[in-house]
Amino acid sequence: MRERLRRGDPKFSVRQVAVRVGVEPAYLSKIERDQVAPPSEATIRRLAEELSEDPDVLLALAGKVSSDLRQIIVGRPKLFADLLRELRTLPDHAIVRLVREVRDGDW
Amino acid sequence: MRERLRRGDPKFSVRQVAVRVGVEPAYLSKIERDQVAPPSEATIRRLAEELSEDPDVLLALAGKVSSDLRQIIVGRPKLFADLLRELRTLPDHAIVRLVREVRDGDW
DNA sequence: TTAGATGTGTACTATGTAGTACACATGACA
DNA sequence: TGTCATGTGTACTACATAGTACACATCTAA
Repeated sequence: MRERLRRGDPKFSVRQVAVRVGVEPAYLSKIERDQVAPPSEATIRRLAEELSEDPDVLLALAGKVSSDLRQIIVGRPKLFADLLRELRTLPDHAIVRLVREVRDGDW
Repeated sequence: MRERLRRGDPKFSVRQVAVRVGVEPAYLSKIERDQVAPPSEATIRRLAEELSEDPDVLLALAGKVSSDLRQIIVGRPKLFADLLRELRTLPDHAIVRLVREVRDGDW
């Protein structure tokens, strides 16, 4: 992602992004090449901001789930566990439709 | 939870449960009194099994989310992030209804 | 009244997480 | 052609996680 931005703007070198995100350039370099474990949620969020990417997507690339989502589930574990396992096999469009209907207040 | 079972059956002493679950009795004692951080997901699952409790509920008491649920979200982060944030404020019965309708194939 | 089981305090440890610090070869470019 | 920025290798570190090991006072049932 960074390299794609880089082609249009030298502000997106490993070094400069690292400085803006607040980590060592060598560390960011290793993250990009999967030479280290994924960074913390906080660092991933700053990186997402810097690269204009969706934080939930970047967190997912690291195998993590946003802490606010975790809190939602932990608050009503049975309900959300059932729901997620039920939705696991549904196609994307069905879930999108579900979100839309809930948002439109048909519930 | 263990103490409730204990009243009806001495097999549920700290020591005996600890042995069956595969941890040190002193450690289980500290877990019960929140003197240590919550145990690992694997240990929580063995504990839930032993106490006949819902693993998702025990995990939630530890502030954790089952790894299979994490994988479901990580697989389609945008979709499930949107959905969960949308459902966050809905009452229990609405979510239960949703699960039922999805299960009954109305989708 | 004593032998065994019980709950818990203290001390320790191995592994994982989340990085920093510095050095170095390479490449661009003025 | 020398200077400066770039990407990356190596070495190190602080703190968290997930426990173990043993000792001890207490309680209890025969």
